[in-house]
Amino acid sequence: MNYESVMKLALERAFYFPSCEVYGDAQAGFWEYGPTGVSVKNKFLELWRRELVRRDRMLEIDGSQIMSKSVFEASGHLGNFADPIIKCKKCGLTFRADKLISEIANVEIPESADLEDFDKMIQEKNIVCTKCKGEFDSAKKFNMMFRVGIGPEDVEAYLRPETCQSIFVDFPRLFKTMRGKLPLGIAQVGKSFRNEIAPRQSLLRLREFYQAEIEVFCNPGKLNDLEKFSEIENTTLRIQISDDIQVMTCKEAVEKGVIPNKFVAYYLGLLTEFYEKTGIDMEKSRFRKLGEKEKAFYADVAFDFEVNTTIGWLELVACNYRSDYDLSSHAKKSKEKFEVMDNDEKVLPHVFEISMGIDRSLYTILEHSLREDKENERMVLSIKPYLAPTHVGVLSLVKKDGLLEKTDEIYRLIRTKFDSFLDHSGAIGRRYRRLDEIGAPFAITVDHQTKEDNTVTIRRRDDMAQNRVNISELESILAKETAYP
RNA sequence: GCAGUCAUAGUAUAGCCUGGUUAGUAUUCGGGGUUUCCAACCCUGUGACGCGGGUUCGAAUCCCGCUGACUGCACCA
Repeated sequence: MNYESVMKLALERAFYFPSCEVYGDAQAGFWEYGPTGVSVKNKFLELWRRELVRRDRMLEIDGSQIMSKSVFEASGHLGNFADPIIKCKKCGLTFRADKLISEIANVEIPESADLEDFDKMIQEKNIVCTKCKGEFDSAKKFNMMFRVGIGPEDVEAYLRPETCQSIFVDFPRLFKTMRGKLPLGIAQVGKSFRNEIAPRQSLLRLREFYQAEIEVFCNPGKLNDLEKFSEIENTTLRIQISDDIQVMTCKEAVEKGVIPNKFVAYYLGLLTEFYEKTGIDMEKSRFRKLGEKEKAFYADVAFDFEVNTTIGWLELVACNYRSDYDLSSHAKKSKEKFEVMDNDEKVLPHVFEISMGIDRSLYTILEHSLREDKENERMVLSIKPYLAPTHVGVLSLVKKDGLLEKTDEIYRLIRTKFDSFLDHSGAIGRRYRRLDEIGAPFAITVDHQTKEDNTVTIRRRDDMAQNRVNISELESILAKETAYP
């Protein structure tokens, strides 16, 4: 299905919609999840916890969204994350100062230079606006981080631009108190904030967005010494290095040198197994190895997990080998010790990061799951039952003859165990269609026969087939059918 | 941030050019009836001109500003 149809579904069925929409000054890049969206998000995260966090015995934390200035001085975000910009006094057009100077005067000034250096060069070389020949105002820093002022003194702090910094700064305590052993994964789900210049396409480029990040701390000397590699060595990966996508197992990828070591391959394998279970069409996915220029400023080796959608390839996960960039920066700035013991060896761990964009993942799941069933004139969200916002609809065929009461009784029986939706009103076909659209995999219908033999029909969303079961079997059937894989 | 296009019920749209009755239609949604296993039908009801200003006797309609959406460019640690 395409972006337009997903958007329509999202608005009509409250998966997600614009934030503050009743006010005229609502800003771009902020979206809310409605009840259906929240339900899918929660289930997606539960799957993530099962397939990554618990499977690999990672530790999950929940850190602050507002973090002190020092954190971002150490992380490099205050330097690298800010672009020097100049604005034309006459027409208001804004330029990247370093890029414009390099283009016009052919002088390279590093983007982290003092602002005066840019002003000086612009005066010296007499650089004017390329559009209207107007003069430039003095250079300013545009930082992608949202600054906040703490307390009456307005102390400088920032909304985190990525969740992982709390993982790094919490690492020493967690390693000690949780009896840590390398390799150790620490995970976190939460919001991050980036003041994007041009937010766009609803959930795909947000100013406030969810990340599920995992940082795996490891001994850099033991990247091929990983017993659990055998668990995923036969999992197939789709890897794009230059132009074409190559399909190979994790084992082959390491042997051929496509992936530098077993450690990285292991986590790409886990990630593949996870996404397969979300129902995303993996034939449309790839791990793209990033070139030198594309990589983040902290990354040694980087693979992006991307999925093809109707609006192009979307980056869902960034996998970066960050080496000891973060821990050594925080150690230096904070003067705390970040080295740990790995058996008899004292090491400053290296970090491999799996940084997942949740909002984009949810969009992709919706796009890949939504289909139009022309034969039966319906839109069906064929989402995996364990991710469905509603597991089961509970319907009365008719309201009279005591069927309504009987239906309510069944609803009460299962409502705390499954996400259930009770519906008595209108034609039965319409109620089935409504459930199809929000992806409810099952519908239970109470009819006249129910009163005679205590059986109901269960209708399946995908093929519309129905079979009759006893009410006493309902719970075990639904539990089995909606269970996580 | 730049350029172009656009903004009317939950959703999709008509009306705007050429200002003037109660803003039309489809669908959705609520209540009632009838039928009952796949969007049937009948009755009934709720629901909209993005925000702010200007022109005018009068603005959904014309003008200006803002905000947002879409597309392209730039950006995307």
